[in-house]
Amino acid sequence: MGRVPCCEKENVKKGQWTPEEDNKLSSYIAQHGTRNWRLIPKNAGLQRCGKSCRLRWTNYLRPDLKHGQFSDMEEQTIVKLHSVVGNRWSLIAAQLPGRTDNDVKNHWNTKLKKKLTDMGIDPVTHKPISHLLAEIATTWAPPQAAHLAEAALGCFKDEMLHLLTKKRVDFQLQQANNVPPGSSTGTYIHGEQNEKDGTVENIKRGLSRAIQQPDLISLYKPWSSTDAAGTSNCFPASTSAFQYAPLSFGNEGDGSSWSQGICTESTCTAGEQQGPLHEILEETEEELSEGGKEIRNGTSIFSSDSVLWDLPCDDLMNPIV
DNA sequence: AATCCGTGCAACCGCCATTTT
DNA sequence: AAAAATGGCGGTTGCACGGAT
Repeated sequence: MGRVPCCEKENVKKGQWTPEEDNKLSSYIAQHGTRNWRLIPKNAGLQRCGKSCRLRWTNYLRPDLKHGQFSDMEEQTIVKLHSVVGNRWSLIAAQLPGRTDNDVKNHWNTKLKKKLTDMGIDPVTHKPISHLLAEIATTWAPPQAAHLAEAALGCFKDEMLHLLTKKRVDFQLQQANNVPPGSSTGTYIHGEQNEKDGTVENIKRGLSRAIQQPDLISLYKPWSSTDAAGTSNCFPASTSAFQYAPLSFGNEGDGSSWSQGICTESTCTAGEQQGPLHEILEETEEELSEGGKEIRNGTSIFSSDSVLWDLPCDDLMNPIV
């Protein structure tokens, strides 16, 4: 047989915690510690589930927590680590003293994701959205590419339209605009369209055109060069195509250091170029290996068995869903 | 003044690995 | 060894609040 239940489900209170409950929990933990969450609510006189008490304590009541705004430095750290470890919030939070995984997760979902998207960077892959579209064009055969592109455009439509209407994209493929809609691919239906729809159509036409002209495509895949060893690098150290990277997408008027190099250094550079990401991760490696912290599958990503920095760039990026 | 809408955040839910009986 | 609870984690929800209409 197993153990006794953690709490009586019927008598458990849910919802917002009152100051009195907070006081009871805090004072009990101050005296007895957090050894057994099952007993804490009972002994502290709380009609709460032990799990609820644990969450309240770890996410809000703990005295070492910061409750203020996230600093630029903290935001940069989150973005950089997220580009490597993805949504492992506890791992990221462990590098931000006083912040909880819930804090980091909320901040990411409410602020940072939007911030990156506004900069033209896909918050999942940390690649420029424009690169993703080109990647679709180079990776998939035209029918699938067209569908994927449409899906991608669906995901980022609002942001794309915002960017495209605010700042003209220097598509060489805009030449394709001279081609009457639908005539080159026969795929897209046209008709009465407002300005936004026209923009989308232009993107679609450009993409279809790119698919049909492999020479052009290579221009739009600057992040995946392959070195002599066959290792795929995100960006060559210098390339004319690099200007296609989101330098032109940066937040206008946003002079904060945050907006600089989010993609160009941190998330799109690896291999030969060791940018700030590697510095911060080297520090992280030490801390994590000292603390013996492990990720969920039980394997420390920073352990000597798995040398993160030796991974090719594509392995550093979160895979495209 | 009332309503709507977007944002931020606390809390809950469900899953999984580990621990305990 | 098996069953069940615990603890930890990420995803999601719901509410409070403030600004816009």
